[in-house]
Amino acid sequence: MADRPRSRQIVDAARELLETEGADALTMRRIADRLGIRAPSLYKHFPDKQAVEAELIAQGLAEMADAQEAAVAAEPGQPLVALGAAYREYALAHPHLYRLMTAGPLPRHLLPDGLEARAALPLVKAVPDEHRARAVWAFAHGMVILELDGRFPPDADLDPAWRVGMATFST
Amino acid sequence: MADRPRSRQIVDAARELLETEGADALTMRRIADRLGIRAPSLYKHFPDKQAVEAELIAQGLAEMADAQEAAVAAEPGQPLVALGAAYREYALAHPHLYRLMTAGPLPRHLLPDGLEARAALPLVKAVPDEHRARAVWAFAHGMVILELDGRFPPDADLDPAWRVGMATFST
DNA sequence: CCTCCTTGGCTAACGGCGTTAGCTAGACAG
DNA sequence: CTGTCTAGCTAACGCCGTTAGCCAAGGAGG
Repeated sequence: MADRPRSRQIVDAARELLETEGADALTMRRIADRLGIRAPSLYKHFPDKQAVEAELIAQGLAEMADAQEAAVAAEPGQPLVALGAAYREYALAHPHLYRLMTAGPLPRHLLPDGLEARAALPLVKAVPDEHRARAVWAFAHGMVILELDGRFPPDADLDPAWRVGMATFST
Repeated sequence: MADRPRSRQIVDAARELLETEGADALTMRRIADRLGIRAPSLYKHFPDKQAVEAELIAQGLAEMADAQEAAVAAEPGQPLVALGAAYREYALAHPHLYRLMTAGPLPRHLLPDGLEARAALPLVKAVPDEHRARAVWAFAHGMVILELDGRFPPDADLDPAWRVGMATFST
């Protein structure tokens, strides 16, 4: 079901809407509009909206995994710093998708097997201790989501905060 | 408007709904039901739903500030550890309110002046360097929100991750 | 005492949401 | 030619936040 051509078009339309107009625009009716059809017709291809969102989340996780793998490959000396920079860069480039990927519980049963693990792998390899790896992940996610949500003071320069955090965890 | 008795009842009903049934239950109609009135009547007391939510956010921030201040007062030797524990404890005790407080942009224009600063003050005092303070905040928020959203493996013991993170930032 | 205005309810309704039921035109297989 | 499946459609349901407009009760001023 998920890789039939029409289904791909639906996911593409959904992604375009999400990335350009944000989560509020990600509506079954708006998706259908983009394809010149009516909202109920979407249910011939996906059981519900959550299934469409799950495809977007899967795309995001895969792209995030790619970015992380590329980052460690490019800078093997400082894997943590490279990972952090790549993580932040992807999130800022796709803020709405990043929020969709990370806000609320993951619909794990709708995601390809092993995808979540693949996205986590670069960090797990760079930080073998699992507790430390979780701490680093929490730091990176916290930095990104607070930045995306405008929680830091508007004039705050976040580069030093990233540097301090990454340096702290690197020792 | 915000401290008239009827307005207080509305906010109390909203909080009860949010804490016991989650964000989906926080509905103008459900709030009104609790008070035995109809939803449109709520608009005689608040201009819109966001204003009610802002009151809840203000409550949460104030309570969080109280908890943090009490934590450093009780354990002045290890302020960071005390702050982290109090932060996590409050978030886990009020998961839906914590999400409301921290998800998406803050409606700053609807919050009492200085409240946001007061909530941040204990951490700022414990960690004088602003960049480091932001990094610690990001870590704590990341840990909490990932835990609330079930993003860590279900059997993960998060105490060690907190310890590692807090110890790392304490040095 | 009567009148007027404010307060805080009400019903009806609008446009949006996700979703379901039920219909149908067309393609394609036997 | 007939039957079946695909993928569209309209109509509708029950939610949502919100607005318009009406009205009863009560207090203030003459």
